[in-house]
Amino acid sequence: MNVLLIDDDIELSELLTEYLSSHEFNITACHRGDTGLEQALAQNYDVILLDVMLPGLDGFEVLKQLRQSKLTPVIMLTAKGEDFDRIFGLELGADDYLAKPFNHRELLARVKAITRRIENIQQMHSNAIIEENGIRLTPHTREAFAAEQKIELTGTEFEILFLLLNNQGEIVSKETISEQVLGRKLAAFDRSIDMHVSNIRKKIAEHIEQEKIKTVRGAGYILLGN
Amino acid sequence: MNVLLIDDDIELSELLTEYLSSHEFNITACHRGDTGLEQALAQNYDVILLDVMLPGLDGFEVLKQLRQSKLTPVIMLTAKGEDFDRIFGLELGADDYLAKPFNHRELLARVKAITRRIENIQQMHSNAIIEENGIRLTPHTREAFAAEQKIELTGTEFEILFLLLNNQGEIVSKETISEQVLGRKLAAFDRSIDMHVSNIRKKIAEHIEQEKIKTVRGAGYILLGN
DNA sequence: AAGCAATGTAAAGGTTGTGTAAATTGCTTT
DNA sequence: AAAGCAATTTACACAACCTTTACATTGCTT
Repeated sequence: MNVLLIDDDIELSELLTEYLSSHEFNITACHRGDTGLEQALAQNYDVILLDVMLPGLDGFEVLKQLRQSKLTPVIMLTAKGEDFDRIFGLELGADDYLAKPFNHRELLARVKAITRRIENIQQMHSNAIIEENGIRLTPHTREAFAAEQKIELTGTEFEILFLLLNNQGEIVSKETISEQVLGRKLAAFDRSIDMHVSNIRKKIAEHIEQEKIKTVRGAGYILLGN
Repeated sequence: MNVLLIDDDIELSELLTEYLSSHEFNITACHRGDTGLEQALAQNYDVILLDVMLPGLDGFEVLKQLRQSKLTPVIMLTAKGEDFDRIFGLELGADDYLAKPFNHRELLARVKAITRRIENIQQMHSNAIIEENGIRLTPHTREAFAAEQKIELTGTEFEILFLLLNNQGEIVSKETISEQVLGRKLAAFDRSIDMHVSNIRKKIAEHIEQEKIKTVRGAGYILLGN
């Protein structure tokens, strides 16, 4: 996975490069906004880490110009949790933000969340057929079958079932589902995942008696094997 | 396990360093609030021991700033058990506090409690299978088996049994269970652990004749081997 | 043997998480 | 603009769970 880091703090850049490199990421570092943008446009990076305060071009400007031609995921590194920065960045199309000073592990977690999402999406566009105990999904045509009977799922429903199927026999937390499928953090009192699961269950139940998606209270959902 | 000690009393620091070092901890000592905070941010410590009265930055300020980016567990060392200090520190996100002058062993116990908690959480998220004499637990699916028969445990019951299993053959006190599983100190007349154990026993007994969890009066519970 | 503290456990109480119908929002299509 | 559909929020019921209460029992001490 290739990561582009655009930050004028050279010391921090070195630390991050070392840290992320030791976790199977390839890092390229730029220390100016203008050269960073150039680099971002020239290569296809998997994730871009973008500081807000930058010489040359500021981070928001870099993001704006980048978004005119590329959808590369961007994590904004904002100085001192100013909410204004956060909102502004997200509206411009940032995928996540992180307030300085931040925890290295926290950054790694965010980067991983995004790369996992990318892998998921890539798999969605492959033409593999995923099948487990009566449920079959064909990602490239977005068709779903329960016990050989076709069921009509909406996009989100399909992706959630896909995620559960890919982690069959493992508990998948609502936090994970929200981040991977809906692309946002799970907020308190957000019930939309519950609704989607409820709807998926209803559709599966039309053809299969036995409950396939089990809820693990306080932990998440799990697609049962067998 | 790496411990950062921030305390301006140099003599005390030396004593503690020596004492904790002899118990498999790596100690780094700082004698000022500002340098301590720097150190805390630069490295990932497992536990931080933080005095309140400090030159440079006071302990509360250090904690506050640390919490903006890191969740490293902190034990506050307050001079003269002032209750105000205690509450204030805990609200800022301290994990525990200890009033000076304190007993070395008491400190060691607190530090160990916290490091054990960290290890426990890490293990809970691994997909190791824990098995001892007829009891099997798989943390990632949260499934429990007694004599190959599945038993349905609630989240708390699972965690308690997990803790006992990980300390098989050793007495685990109710204080420990309360702190590790329920995340709070055991209060007087709190019977909820007794209830949980009672319920676990009932569920195990459905499949295994012999009693697995023995109570050691006045000391705690112990999971019997063989 | 009496007395006391610790423990076992059924039942009640209170809290939190989940299921789901229905209303609302937001977006796309016509 | 209207219609249509998916996603989300709202609202309420319900279930699961944790804790407390109350009383019974056990085991230790005197």
